[in-house]
Amino acid sequence: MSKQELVVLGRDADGCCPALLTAPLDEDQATDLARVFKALGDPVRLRLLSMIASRAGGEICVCDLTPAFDLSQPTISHHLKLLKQAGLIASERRGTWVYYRLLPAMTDRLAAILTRPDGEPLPEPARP
Amino acid sequence: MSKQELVVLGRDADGCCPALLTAPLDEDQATDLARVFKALGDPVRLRLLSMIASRAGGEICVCDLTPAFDLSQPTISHHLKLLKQAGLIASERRGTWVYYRLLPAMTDRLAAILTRPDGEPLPEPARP
DNA sequence: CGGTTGTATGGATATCAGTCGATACAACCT
DNA sequence: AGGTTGTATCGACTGATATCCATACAACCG
Repeated sequence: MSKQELVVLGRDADGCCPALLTAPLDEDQATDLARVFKALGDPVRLRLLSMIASRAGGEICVCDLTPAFDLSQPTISHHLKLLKQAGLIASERRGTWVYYRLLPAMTDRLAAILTRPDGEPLPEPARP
Repeated sequence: MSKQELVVLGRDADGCCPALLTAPLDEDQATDLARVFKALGDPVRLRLLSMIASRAGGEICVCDLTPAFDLSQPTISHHLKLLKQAGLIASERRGTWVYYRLLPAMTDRLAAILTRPDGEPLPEPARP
């Protein structure tokens, strides 16, 4: 184990963000990024994230998440842990309850990574 | 099995795109989206996608991809197939060689899904 | 036509990931 | 303190996934 909880997708040598669509990703960047996308690669976690992010007030109690699924409470807890380890959400205990909230920095980063540079000369499909 | 190759992430009832961050995703949307994110959830596939997308001219020969990894040719072929099934890339055979290119529609869609609506009242992190 | 090279598919295997029940931990409430 | 409720962790099972080798398929070249 011994994973840090929040994978801050490292800025690269030049101090900028990994560039997925414009330059080949190096192995380390790919490994970090894959961890986050993997966390998004499950329908339950996507729905959890969606419920958390769309919640007015910015946070939601686990007690409101768990009954929304046909899954056991430990399973939901496990998925929340993975989202948290991916740096997508954070949690805070208040009394008996635990509240989760979105960490927009990570989704912003992903959105940026998936956005092509404006007016890039991307695929003119080139039918010969 | 019997999956169509290109998962066109369905526009929902109101004719708009799934909204991850602003409204709870329904199960079907979550399943489709998860398929795509899962394809991105592997370092090798991320690097492949990155190499394909960043290639000047918009396409790249498999013969240029395979030697860039310390993996067998069938393994690379397998990963390319998954990216293709996710709707992220397309391929075209020209003579002996097969060329892959990015399908920007899918990455655009993902970027949109991960982008929060402008000026949304999202989490003021609230450090207590 | 047969040989050569590039790419995909099939089968086998080892590892990983999702799920559950049981249980531990945390905070409240008598 | 003891009971109750909410959440997390543990261990086990099972199905999915990454990888390889062997082989099939495709297109070129003699």
